[in-house]
Amino acid sequence: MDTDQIATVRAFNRAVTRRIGALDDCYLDRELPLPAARLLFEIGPRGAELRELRARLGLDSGYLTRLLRRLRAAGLIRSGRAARDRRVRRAEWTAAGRREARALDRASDTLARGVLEPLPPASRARLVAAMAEVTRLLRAGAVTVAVEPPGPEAEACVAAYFTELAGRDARFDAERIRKLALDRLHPPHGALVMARLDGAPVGCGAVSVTNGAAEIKRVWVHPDARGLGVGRRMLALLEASAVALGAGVARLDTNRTLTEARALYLSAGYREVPAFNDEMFADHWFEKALPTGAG
Amino acid sequence: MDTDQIATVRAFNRAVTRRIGALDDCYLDRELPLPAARLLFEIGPRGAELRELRARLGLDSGYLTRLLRRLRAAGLIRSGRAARDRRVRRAEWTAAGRREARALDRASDTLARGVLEPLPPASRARLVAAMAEVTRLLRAGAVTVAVEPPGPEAEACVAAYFTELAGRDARFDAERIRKLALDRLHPPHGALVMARLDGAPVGCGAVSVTNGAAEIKRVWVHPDARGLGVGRRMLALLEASAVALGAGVARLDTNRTLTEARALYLSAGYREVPAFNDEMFADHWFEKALPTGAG
DNA sequence: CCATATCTCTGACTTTGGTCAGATGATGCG
DNA sequence: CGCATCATCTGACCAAAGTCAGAGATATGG
Repeated sequence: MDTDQIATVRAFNRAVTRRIGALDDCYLDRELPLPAARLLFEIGPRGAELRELRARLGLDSGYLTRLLRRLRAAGLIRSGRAARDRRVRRAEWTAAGRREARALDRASDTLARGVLEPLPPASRARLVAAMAEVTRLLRAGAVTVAVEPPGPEAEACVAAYFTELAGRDARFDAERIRKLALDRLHPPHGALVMARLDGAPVGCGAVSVTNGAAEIKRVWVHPDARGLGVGRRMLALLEASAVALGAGVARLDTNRTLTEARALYLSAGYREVPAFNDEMFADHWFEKALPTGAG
Repeated sequence: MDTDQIATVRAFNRAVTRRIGALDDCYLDRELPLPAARLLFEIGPRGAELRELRARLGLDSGYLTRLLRRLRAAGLIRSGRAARDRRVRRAEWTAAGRREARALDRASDTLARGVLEPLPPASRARLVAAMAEVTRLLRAGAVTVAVEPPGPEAEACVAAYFTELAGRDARFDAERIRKLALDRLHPPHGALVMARLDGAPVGCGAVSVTNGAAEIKRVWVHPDARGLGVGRRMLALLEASAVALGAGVARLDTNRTLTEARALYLSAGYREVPAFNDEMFADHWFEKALPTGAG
């Protein structure tokens, strides 16, 4: 990483805080102070539980209570206890709260428009495209990849994977695929890897080791997070986990419609081999020797 | 401007304040509070007058004094009266102040590096390129174009123009070009237009009207601000000024090496005509009928 | 030299944003 | 039931950031 790149990032930071920083200050023009406005926004049209708000915004619990009291006094929200656990409270917009949130939303739109307005249409399109790219790549940098115990979020990822496969390959039927037993996703038999962005899952992958051979399955990346190296990072972690579990070789199969995945496997050092299983919707089989745990 | 574009700008804003906003918070880790750190930075290696600092940072004069007192107490700056006017004070870094500023600088670099670090090199290059584009276009949107009385900054622009011409066309010699008399840049004979970004000049252009014919000259845009429509905006304002001064036709000549300028003139409705003057380094002559002042 | 304007400094004050320790009330486990 | 735990609430407290009115020093025009 050279100093030019660093300088570009810093120039970017300066330019953005100068021109776009005002987008946040728009809240200042209204009667709500900024953290209260952000909170109102975060509550959203469907309401939210306080513990979640606290986590998302990183607020002190006392501070949060105070902010909410203010919003309640202004008639913008009402709060009550959550149905499932009467210790936790939920906050919800009132009609006035909905109006206020919409007004803040419009103010934000106006300021965003002000950024584009002075530019001729061609530059405007270029700016929007560049902003989208920056947004995407900044998010990519914030994706974390880690081994996790299986849970409902992992199941949701796998379900999304199957839905996508069904959309690409008309033969596919999630009911007829070999199930992965839950205990194969825990040590010493295997591991589950999740990719997350700000806590929300954006990818998954599983590895299961049998007699020194690791089988990698269910590797999927959310469409919004593709092309950012998330798949490669998950694959690397799956292989490392396999090594840690004593595997000397990694195998995987894939559907012919998943061309991006095939390219990833090839570039990660896998070579195509004859079918090593009878997975119903597999069209290609790959294998790669893993480094030994000691090396 | 469609809603997709607005949404992209807003998503960008959110992503950036989340990931890059931390760049400013880096000051929080140090012992200096944020405004004091910014102030220290703004004083710069050559020192600065308080009135200028106040204007640049938009600070209350009392507040500024307090911040400076703090910096002085910490041994980071010293201050004295300005030579030219003993009412105004100057602030300057001490050796310790220089060290502190460098440390802040390094902290900023580290955080900028942290933005790029998690990305693979290809994505990193894409991010840097997109950031540069965003920076450039945001700046473009902040460029102002206005008629101004001539001054030293306009002269500096013209000098830069001549330097550039000399670099492109070996024949060129600034000494042998027709001079523009100063009174031709004021009403009722003409006008000077300047383009500025945050107060600093990034372009100039002059128009001088004789017997109902406007001659447009010295149209130049700083290399960093090209391709952003600044030239077009200046040209439009020059034509409007010409109309206001009673011109019915605009004429201009240009050097053959300035191909971008020629494209601009053609797309702005000018057509090439035979030479109407004997300007030594002109190769092309253009003309355009101007709308009447009444219409 | 006077009146007026300009620039800086000072002290009093306010708002904002935030932390912390402990009280209160609901839940779940044995 | 008794107790530990959890989520929230409350009040006390704090620093940072900023505003304001006015005092004091210096310049400038007449």
